[in-house]
Amino acid sequence: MTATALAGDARLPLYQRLAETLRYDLTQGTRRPGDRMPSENALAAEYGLAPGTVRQALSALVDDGLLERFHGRGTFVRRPSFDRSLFRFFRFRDSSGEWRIPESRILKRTVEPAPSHIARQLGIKDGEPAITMSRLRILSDAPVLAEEIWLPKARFEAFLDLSESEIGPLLYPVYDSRCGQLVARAEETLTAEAARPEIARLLRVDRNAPVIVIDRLAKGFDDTPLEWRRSQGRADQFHYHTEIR
Amino acid sequence: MTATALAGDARLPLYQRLAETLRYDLTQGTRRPGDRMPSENALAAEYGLAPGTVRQALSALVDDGLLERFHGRGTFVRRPSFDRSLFRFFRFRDSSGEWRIPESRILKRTVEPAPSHIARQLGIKDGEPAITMSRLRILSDAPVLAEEIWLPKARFEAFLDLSESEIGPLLYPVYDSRCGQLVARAEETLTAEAARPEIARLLRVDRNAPVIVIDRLAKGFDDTPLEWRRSQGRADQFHYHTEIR
DNA sequence: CAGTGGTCTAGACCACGAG
DNA sequence: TCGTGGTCTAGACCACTGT
Repeated sequence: MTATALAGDARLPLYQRLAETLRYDLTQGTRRPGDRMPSENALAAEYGLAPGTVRQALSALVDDGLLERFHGRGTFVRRPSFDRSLFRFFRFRDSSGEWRIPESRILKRTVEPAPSHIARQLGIKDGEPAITMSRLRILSDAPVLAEEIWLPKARFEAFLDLSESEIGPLLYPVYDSRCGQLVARAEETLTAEAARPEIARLLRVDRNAPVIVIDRLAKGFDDTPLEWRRSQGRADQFHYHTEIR
Repeated sequence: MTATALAGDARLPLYQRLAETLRYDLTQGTRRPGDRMPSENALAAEYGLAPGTVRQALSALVDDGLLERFHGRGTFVRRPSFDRSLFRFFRFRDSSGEWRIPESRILKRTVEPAPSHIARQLGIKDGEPAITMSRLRILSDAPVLAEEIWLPKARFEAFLDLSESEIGPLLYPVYDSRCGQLVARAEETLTAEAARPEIARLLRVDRNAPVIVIDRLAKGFDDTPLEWRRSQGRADQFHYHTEIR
């Protein structure tokens, strides 16, 4: 109907161009997690497209995990949740069998020049100051994970002012509320190795016992690397399951 | 237009009922991998539906991995491929860096009563006869995987008659051509443990070195369990990578 | 070229959620 | 009851593939 003010290559399908336009709003802060999107009809009118075309664009973003649809309520910007993290394959339950978030004991929190392999991951210069932290995650008095965490100091200055009691077991809400850094997604890498002496002591396993090592790089909506962490847990507590075809 | 002869609950959407009808054809042998499906228009005419509705049904099956669409050519029954297997995260390349299928050396091939944990997986009775096989997978003279395989004897009688030279590194084509058993999908479970003495010897690693253990249960189109296997490889060769949000 | 799937339209009607 | 997304129709036209 009206002239469509859609970004992107005019040779691409309209639904793709609309999807890209909306995706841009999501990766910039224009629309935030939890926001409701305009209705399909409203978007159709705004961009001069048929409702079906708008629907196709929204479906693409839903498939991509950026939006969430609720029949009768609307379409919403999805809050990232890390339900798909590899950690869900650790058999870390309560003694009663319930899933619980392990408590956290901070063993160390300092500022250090970033070693080169960390700096590369965080997209900062070799040796630039970084906040590093060691934590032990504990469930029913049993140590379950040993974590080493690195943050670029420039973005997380405020994190240093927090007292330990202000830092709960979940860090991402703290990054958001205290440092204005919102984690949108992450990449995880899994391997296994023989427990080094310090890790063995922390996890209370034999030296050289097999441990699962999960490295995670967390990123913001604009793809900026925000946090790198390495977590290690007992291999005998870990069973990853998947279906293939 | 015409009376639709669609299976399923009449309260469900038409596209779902069509999808279920077609899925049934696929899980039974009516349509086999590689077959071309009737065109969208042909299906629409056959079932008295609008083309868009048929398209929606096919899309569901494509998303499900049962069909494959090719623009201008048609829609085809997908051949299962195990590209998504966890084994792709082993750094098993040739010395030149190319991906190659490891050779296979069969160490043992016998018939034994199925131990209960295997029988449970294969859906046969505890102690029922099963074919079991040990293989060592080798790449450029280096052992990379140790495998233990179990098959229900009733379905795989013909497998016993084969000479070792007739069994290549890839078993599933042999199961199909020689035993009429077509693998459609599989479930894999991954964990890590310390190498037991025999595995350490086969893989030429230290005793108690960490090894990745992948258990796979392969199933037919009708969901019958066909093969159980446990594969073990060096943990230092394994790096699983995934993205989450 | 004919036949396939891919995009897009402009509606209708239904099912669900919230006020 | 109203507004939302979900299903469905009956086309038109485009883009790709094979002959």
